[in-house]
Amino acid sequence: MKDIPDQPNGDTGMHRSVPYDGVHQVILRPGVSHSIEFMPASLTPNQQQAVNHIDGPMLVLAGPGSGKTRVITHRLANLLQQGIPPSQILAITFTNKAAREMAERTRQLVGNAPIWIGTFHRFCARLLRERPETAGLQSNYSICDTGDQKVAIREVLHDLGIDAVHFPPARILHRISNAKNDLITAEQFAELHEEAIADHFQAIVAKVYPAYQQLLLSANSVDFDDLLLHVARMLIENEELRADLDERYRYILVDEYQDTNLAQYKIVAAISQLYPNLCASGDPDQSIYGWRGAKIDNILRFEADLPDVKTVRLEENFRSTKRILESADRLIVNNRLRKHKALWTSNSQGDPPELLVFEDGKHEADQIALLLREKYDRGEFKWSDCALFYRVNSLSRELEMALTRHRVPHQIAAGVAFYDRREVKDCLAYLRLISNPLDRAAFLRVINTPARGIGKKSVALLSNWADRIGIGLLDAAHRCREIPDLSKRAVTAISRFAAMMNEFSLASAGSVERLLKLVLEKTNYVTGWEQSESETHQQSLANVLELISVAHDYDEQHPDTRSLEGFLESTSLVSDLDQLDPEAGAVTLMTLHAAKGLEFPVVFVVGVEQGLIPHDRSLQTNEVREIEEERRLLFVGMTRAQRKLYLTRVIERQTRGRRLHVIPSEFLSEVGLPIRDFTNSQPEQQTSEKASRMRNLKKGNGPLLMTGAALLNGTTESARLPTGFTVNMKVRHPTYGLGHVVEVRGFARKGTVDVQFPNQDGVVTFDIARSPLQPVGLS
DNA sequence: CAGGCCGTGCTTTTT
DNA sequence: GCACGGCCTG
Repeated sequence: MKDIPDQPNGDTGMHRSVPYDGVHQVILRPGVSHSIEFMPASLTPNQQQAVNHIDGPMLVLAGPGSGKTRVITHRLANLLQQGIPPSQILAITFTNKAAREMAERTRQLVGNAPIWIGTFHRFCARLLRERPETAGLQSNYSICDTGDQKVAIREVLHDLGIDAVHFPPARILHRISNAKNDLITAEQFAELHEEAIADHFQAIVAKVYPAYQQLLLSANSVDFDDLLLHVARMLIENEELRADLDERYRYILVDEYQDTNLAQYKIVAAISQLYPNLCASGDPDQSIYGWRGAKIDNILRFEADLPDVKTVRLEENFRSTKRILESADRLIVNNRLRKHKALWTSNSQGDPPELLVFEDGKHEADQIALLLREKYDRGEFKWSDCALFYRVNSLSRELEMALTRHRVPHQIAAGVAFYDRREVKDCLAYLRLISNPLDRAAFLRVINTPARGIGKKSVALLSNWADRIGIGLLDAAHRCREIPDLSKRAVTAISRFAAMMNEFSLASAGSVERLLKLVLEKTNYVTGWEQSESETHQQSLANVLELISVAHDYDEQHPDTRSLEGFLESTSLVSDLDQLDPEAGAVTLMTLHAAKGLEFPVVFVVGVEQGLIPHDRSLQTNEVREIEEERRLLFVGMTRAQRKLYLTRVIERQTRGRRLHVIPSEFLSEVGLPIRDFTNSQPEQQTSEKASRMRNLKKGNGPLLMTGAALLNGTTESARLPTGFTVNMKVRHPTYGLGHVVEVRGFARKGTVDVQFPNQDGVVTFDIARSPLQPVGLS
């Protein structure tokens, strides 16, 4: 068992995720436990009941902040202590992050044990590697990302003579995804909807889905949903395999059970028949993935599904103040399709949550940043205590810019993720093609990247020919001399490419890192970037170097079992969330969906407006179920807060270039919060001050040099960087004498410094603006 | 044939 | 306000 070395993160500002292969052997940042300061040392009677339960099905209905993870990990520890072999335990989560946390916290309790803890997708990917032939695959199959999926759909549309403008690939994919999650195969779908007269779009999908599936299969590839679909089908159709796994995993735990879809439900059901020791934990009130096929019914009917279910309710909240919890409860009780839950806490009353109202998105972002800056300068919290949530990613941009202006350190889950970067995808495509020569998407990506004179036309000729003969694209490239109409130049270029690909193999390179370096070298992929002054080239280069280091990490963690497939799997099944570091010393920005499972002392839910929460899309369907999911989403956001909760909305919001008058979210009246108005009701003086502040920003006095204090004062003169003091700087004070700076907080006139004097106990804190402190010596 | 430029169209949430 | 697709040019 090996530990991942603690990686310095973020030096380059690049995103980065450490590959994680789901086995309980990974230790990331030991000692990081999410603030459990409210949590008593011992378990409550209810928690203890859940922990002690061993055999038979159990449902743990866990409200927000009720110590669910703690219960689960203690239970895992208990199972081991009762002598159950770790190999018989299977723990499934939805996110890598949850898996990692569960693994880490279990490890803290019982040390390393080879329990398999991982996501549904990873579990299925692994099973599929073991038994690929049952799904018509080879074990070196590739996992397509959404980009590859769209390319594949486009190709299918082209082949079928369907216009991609009227039938957007994204929408088609969404339908296909829904079908797969409902375990409807391409053949079944075609049969069901071929003649869908009422729904023309559905009829098109009925043509596209089978062709798309055929294309994937011929490329020895799967998409995300296939991982589940293939496994579910093989468990249903192959009794021997089912019985085998049923025998193997006798104690199964599924976290966030309210988010399981039909495929996941069937998978779990299939392997928990002989030994129905299935523990499902979750919270129906936090079911927020209905749009992607999750069936809240799965958890609601759990008790009816299995015999003699023991149900444990965890309703005591250890996370939030009374006022926060009450506000969230006032919201969620409006859901009618719901099991009643009585949330309570013995935490303190706390401050009332507030609704902040701003003029527009720009003011909203600016004021939030300012507010954070002020509170931080007053020492009210650490940056990492604070999180901003929003319904749609597009709201993050304005916030991010404002935070940058006010020098508030922040990290974002989303935006352009590391594995979505073009250069990273290119590199991975080379590795994919090496691993799986049939990989169509990878071939098309790299055949002319970097440019080697193989144009669209040549590629089209090659791909048509390959399809006609029935071979993969790389095979066709090897035999390109046989392709009619292909120009001499193209034949030369393609042959060279094919020959080059032949030279790459993990076996001869020895490690993934060396293989990747070899590819970069032979393809001249980064040539020119090193010398380039251009910012984008430098970024691209940094990303490629980062990927090399990811490969290096993978090699180190898998000295004996390393495989290209393993590496590629670990890179394709990660998400942006995985890169977030709770201890980064930065404000965290993310979507409400991404916020589930986390907690922060200070939370802002931004843009609580009709059309955002609830989102337009659910408003248009006008279905109770949809609106209730939106309500749960806000509920999730609100219940992340420990001490301070702010909801915000604006008067006018700019979307897609259009300024639109905003209607407050219908949920706001349900929550009923005190309002703090940042619009015109402000004193005249402040309004004009605000205007002058904006002018200063516009003058281009280098907003980057503006400090929170400078903005507050409406001046730029104090923007002269932070405080003039730095840590370790030698200083002199008239009374205390010589000392050195231990810490600097805040900026300019708002700043304070802590100074240590040799002849003084502890440190002395000074207001920079007022103290006679003088720097000494060189600086 | 490739690369750059310009115009259009689109934007929920994620493994 | 962005990304992508299509068009035009070198």
